[in-house]
Amino acid sequence: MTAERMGFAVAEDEGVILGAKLREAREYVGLKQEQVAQHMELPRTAVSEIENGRRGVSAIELKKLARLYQRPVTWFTGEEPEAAVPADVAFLARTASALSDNDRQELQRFAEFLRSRSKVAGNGRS
Amino acid sequence: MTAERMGFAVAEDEGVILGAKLREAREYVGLKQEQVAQHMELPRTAVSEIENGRRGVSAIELKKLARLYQRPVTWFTGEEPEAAVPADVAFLARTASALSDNDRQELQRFAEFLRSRSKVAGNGRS
DNA sequence: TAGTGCATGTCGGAAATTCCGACAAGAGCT
DNA sequence: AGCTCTTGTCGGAATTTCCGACATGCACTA
Repeated sequence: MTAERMGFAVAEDEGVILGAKLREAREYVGLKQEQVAQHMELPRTAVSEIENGRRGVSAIELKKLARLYQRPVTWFTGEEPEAAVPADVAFLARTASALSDNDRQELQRFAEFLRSRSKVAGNGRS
Repeated sequence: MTAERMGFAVAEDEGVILGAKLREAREYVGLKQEQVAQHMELPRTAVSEIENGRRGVSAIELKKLARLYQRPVTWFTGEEPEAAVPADVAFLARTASALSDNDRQELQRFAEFLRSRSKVAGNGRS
């Protein structure tokens, strides 16, 4: 869960929030960590660590937990209606999806050209 | 991604299916693995491995990818309306969620009572 | 056809995460 | 106090992920 990779804390460790929601949902349906662990075929300590944000949750695990807790997956992820995606990528994505395959390739190349131009020389990883 | 832990193959590696959906969504918006990798702050090879089901996807990563690809998270998870959970757990969960807090506590205690009664002395697990 | 560029797949060892039993803390009950 | 149950935490083994280097495949073009 490195938690160091996210430069300056995305908001508050997302994992902690997710874990808290998972705990809330579990307690609401009145299940014990041990029962959940058994259902998920995980060690109980993993459930504890997940709920405290010390262990990540895979997408598949979340799906399974959502069913067990009888909540839509989005209750845990917080379905964001639209994007707060870095402008360049959002633009490229939206625009590209509306074009033909050829035009998309074209635009794609051009966007890359612009991007490489505006960045410092360096190498990978802007 | 052990894939061995799931005794007899859940249906077909769920990760493969999820990876395929992620690839489809990515290609639809016309992004390259490299761009996704950059946006996600991941090595590009990770994106490749994810789409081929050789690497898992964390819940948080999925949420982020869903935004990037402009799809609801459930498009990838396939929101299942209800569960096929072990009878005892399903019953407890469904029943409990329909009751008031007090009644739920009550039921919980009673369920535990029944369980402890039907178990062999020790403290085992059903 | 050979050659070039680009997107994606794969390998291998280092780094990070997860597993899982053992032990501990805290609450509730007798 | 003592007992039981639930959850938290520690530590080393097992597994997964990272990430560069290299391989493959396709499209284009001379």
